[in-house]
Amino acid sequence: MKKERATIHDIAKKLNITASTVSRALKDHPRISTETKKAVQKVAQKLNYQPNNIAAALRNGKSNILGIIVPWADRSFFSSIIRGIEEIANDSNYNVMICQTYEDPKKEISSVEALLNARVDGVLVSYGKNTLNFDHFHKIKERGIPLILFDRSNDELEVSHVVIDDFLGAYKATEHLIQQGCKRIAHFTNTRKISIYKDRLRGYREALLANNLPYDESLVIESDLQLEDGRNSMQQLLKLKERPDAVFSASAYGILGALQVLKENGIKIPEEVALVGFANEPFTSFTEPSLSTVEQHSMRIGNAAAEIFLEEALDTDKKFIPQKIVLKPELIIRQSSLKKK
Amino acid sequence: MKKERATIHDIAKKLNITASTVSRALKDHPRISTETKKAVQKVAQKLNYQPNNIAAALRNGKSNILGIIVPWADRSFFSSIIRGIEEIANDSNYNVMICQTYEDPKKEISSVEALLNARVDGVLVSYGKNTLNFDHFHKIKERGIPLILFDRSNDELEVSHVVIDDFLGAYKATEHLIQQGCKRIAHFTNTRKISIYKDRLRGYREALLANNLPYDESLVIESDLQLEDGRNSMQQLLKLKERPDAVFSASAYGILGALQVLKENGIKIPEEVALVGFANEPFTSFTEPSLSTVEQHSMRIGNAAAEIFLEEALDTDKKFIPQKIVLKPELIIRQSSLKKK
DNA sequence: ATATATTGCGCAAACGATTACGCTACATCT
DNA sequence: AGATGTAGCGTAATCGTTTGCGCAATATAT
Repeated sequence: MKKERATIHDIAKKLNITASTVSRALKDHPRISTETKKAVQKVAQKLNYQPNNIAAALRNGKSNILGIIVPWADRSFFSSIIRGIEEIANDSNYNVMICQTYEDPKKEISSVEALLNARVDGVLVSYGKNTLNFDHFHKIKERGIPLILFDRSNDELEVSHVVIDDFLGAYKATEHLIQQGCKRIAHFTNTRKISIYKDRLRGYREALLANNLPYDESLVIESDLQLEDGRNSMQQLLKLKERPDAVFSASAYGILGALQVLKENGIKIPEEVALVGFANEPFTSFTEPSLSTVEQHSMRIGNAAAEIFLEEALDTDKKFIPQKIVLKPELIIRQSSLKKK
Repeated sequence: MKKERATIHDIAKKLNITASTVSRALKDHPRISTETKKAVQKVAQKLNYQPNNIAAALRNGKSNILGIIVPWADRSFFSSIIRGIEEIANDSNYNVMICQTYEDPKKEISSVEALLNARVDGVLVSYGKNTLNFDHFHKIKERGIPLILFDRSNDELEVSHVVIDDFLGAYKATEHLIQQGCKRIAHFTNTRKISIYKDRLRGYREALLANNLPYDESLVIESDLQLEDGRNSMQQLLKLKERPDAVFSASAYGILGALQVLKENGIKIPEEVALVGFANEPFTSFTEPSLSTVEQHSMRIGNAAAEIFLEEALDTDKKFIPQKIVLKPELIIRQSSLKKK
């Protein structure tokens, strides 16, 4: 149990040189002789030297830690993004610190606080549905710390972001349903009008209009898009005089609720009602029938966000112009929307 | 864009006192007068003072960061544990740093390295299935940093751990199947003989013997317990002359694979083959029929692990005796194992 | 009134790594 | 030979907080 960890001073003492030389030797400074470097490395090895990043962080003013804030880490969508961020960040010697907000604005504020306290070098955020006030994010910007949004974004904050083309995803999904012969396509959207849901609604609507189908407001159901909401929305739809023959949900759990209710009522999927969801959560392929969905390529979102961060971090003179990256989603067609001809 | 963040020296200057007084005032030191404290807080507020945790960490030798290493953060089991840890840790002013290993020993080693570099004050780990060498964990202990294992554990490392009673969970599950009238109960276990799977196998076996049922090795299938493995194992079972009438899988994905194969073959669940899995992943309740499963109360595991950490962290003189906490699992009975009488 | 406590704060040295600046010794150039 | 260059390393300040020690001034005890 050696409690004393070796420092560069310990190494220096052994070699009768100073700590500054050791520091330079370890960083492969050109003005240090090869012999000294080798000697230093040897002693460092022997003493089991582990650089104290905290000391370096204090001196350098950077911690080499990247903060990530997501509503949930257990949604495959977000955990893939995190993985995508880590892939890139680790290569550049950054570690990540993940905060979950559980869609709670208070937790989001305290997460920002925590990351700021930890002196992270950048913050990558997908903010919660219930976040209406952005002061805490402005705080990050004021501190001069790169802030990058992904998935959830808005224009008030003038920062870089990475989103997918929600409009296109929704358009493709709706178009697909139309091609399958559906005429009355319902849509589950979120009550909170954050851009991703607005865009999906737009995509849905445009696809209808482009195919000469009416946009019927009674078929557009607003909710929080969780499982229970999906169930309620579907039940509401079943009460209509004219039932829909398809549902396109802006979330994965919403469409799952619809699926459950339809099955409970003995309604055939996709023959009577076809279903398409958004976000390729693992369970969507396990259901019976499996659910068609809009795949968002979340890993790539993470990659892109991390890359933007690295660029902004290098750009010391803050001439950085916010980048808006839009990735293309992909429609995965499974049983819930594929009618045999 | 104020780039200069205020320090305690800035506050001190404004008030014509010294930084040490400011430091003490902010920490509510008893030897500082109430007026001074108020004045300090007022100025701190005005200057938007944010303590530099890194400097404090350097001085104190502790970072107030807790490291967590899990194979996956997107398994509901692990993300709940993380949430449980956060609950407790945040209250004591700790932040968490999460590393995912994806069951890759190399990634596990580098994660330990990363956390050690970040000078975390403790490490809570569920190590990977493929981890055979524990040198990296010994390194943590050598550094005098509290190390606590959860879920996956072993006895070589003499550290505290929090596990569930896998034996009991398996015993209950098997007993339940027997009560449903099943006579030939198969079991999916992991190739790697880490303790959780060994204990589940033991629980399965003991339950059989206690009920005068034979332990038949041909019904025990080893695999990696992923979805594909579950499918293969089930197919293998279907080829037997005498088919099993139930499957108890040591994993959630394994039983899902079994379910898929059974349905593809038109075999009725639970009438012809009843199913019970382990780990209450969300999807288990969405399948058709819904899957009975052993709930592990993962949030509590996280709570317990964090609490142990806090105790160990307080115990400066290292007299700490490793705690072994064993939580009781709960059997959730759903459609896949409930035969109507 | 003298002795002892207590209150309120300052001084200065840490924590460990980094880096601008400077100094020596030797090499190279003219 | 003198001037200039450069390789190789040391000095000391710095990042912002914390804290043991100490010193006055006031309060309390004898």
